[in-house]
Amino acid sequence: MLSYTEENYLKALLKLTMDSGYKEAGTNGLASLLAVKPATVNNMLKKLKEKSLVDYEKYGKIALTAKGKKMAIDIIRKHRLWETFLYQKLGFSWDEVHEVAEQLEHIQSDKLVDKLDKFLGFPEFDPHGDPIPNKKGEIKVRHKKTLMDVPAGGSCKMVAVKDNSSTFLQYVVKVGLGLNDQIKVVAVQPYDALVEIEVNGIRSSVSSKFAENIFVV
Amino acid sequence: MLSYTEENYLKALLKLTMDSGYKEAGTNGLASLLAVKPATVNNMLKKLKEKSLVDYEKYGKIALTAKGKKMAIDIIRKHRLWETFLYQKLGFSWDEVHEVAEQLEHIQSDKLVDKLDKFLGFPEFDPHGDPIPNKKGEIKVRHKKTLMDVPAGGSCKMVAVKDNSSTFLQYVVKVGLGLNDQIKVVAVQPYDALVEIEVNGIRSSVSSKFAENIFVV
DNA sequence: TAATATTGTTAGATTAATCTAACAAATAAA
DNA sequence: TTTATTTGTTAGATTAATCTAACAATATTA
Repeated sequence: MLSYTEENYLKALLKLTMDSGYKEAGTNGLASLLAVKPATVNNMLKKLKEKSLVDYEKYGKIALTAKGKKMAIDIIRKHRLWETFLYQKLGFSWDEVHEVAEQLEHIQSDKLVDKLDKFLGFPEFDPHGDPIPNKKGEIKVRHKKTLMDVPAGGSCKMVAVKDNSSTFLQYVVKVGLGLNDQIKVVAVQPYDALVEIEVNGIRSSVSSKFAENIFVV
Repeated sequence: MLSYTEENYLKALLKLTMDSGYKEAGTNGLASLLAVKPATVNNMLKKLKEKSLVDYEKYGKIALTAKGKKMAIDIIRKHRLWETFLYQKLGFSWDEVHEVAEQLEHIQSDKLVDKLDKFLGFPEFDPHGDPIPNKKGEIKVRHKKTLMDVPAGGSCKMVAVKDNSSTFLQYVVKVGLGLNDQIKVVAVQPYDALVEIEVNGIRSSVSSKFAENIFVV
């Protein structure tokens, strides 16, 4: 059985390799993501290698093994199921679920995960629009396109967010945006890449940094 | 914020002082309850004393401070709410809930506890018949009487169990007993204290050890 | 390519929670 | 009241996860 800490390393590694636009996982990137020092990561990597959860040679690339990846996906699955539970059943808000799910994802009980999944009606996406891996570890890959990729005059639908921090999510709400909202891109300023959008008849301007964190179709 | 381990010490201390028939908490008793060595307990006790969670002098009695007790009760509250959730909402069986709740009780989020409480309809008792402390830490004290205290010919209702181990609970189910069942005490063997009971028309004999772990009114 | 900057690694220290082994105090038994 | 037993304590070691500081390898840039 893995420790809470080991699980977090696997999850971070998955995030860095699979997920977002990050190219490759390095000790530094991993360290900053986990808020520890590179030396600590190095140390842990050796342990995870011992357990055949990561492939890794000195000064080489770091990657999850099949076994490590399956375990990481399992944690993501739990995280997203719990987020869905908190949001749908307990009435937590969008920006509050992540933090609590960070704790709940480490609860060890296969039966619990299965029963929770069933209780929630086998949801496919979490409250942030991210896909929930199924029991076998299969993930529906989606949304590669962000609001940044929509040309002026274009229209799109928001399906997920990239950044799950409560700071960002609260900002999203403030702008009047929510999951599955229709967005019209009115204009894009060539000078500073400010994106002018219209949602539910309301216009606002958002930065390119903001636009990059909104997934659309 | 307390560590997972520290929380378990507080909980064990509460169990030993309040709960069951144990007289007083000692390093040995605490050690066997927590499955660690007395030396370890001693060590931890010093730390908890530093944090003003326990009162304790060398070779003297060990007791929770008001602060420590409040925290321990809070953990019990979470434990029993989660047990209720697992049983009522997810369909876990009687004997499965304890183990998972042991993990869930350590999740830190006041909001979560409140919302869970509300979601469950502010339950007063958990699936084993134990009272769920309210937010202020107040506990409905009940059931001091066990099946052992009912004289031959008498009748009673089972309201809780003392032993929460799955071994015992599975045995209870096998005997045909459940919470709120009416029990008739047919006879008590003077020789070996075997108790002959009748539940829902079915007769069985149980040991005094068994009978002592069934709370009745 | 040589100099500089970035990234990764090692060695050694620290803290929390645990252990074993030796010892001390309190309690029970003879 | 001695002796024996149980219970509690201390000292020193161990393991996991972390740190800092020094160093080594790789990558960037001039």
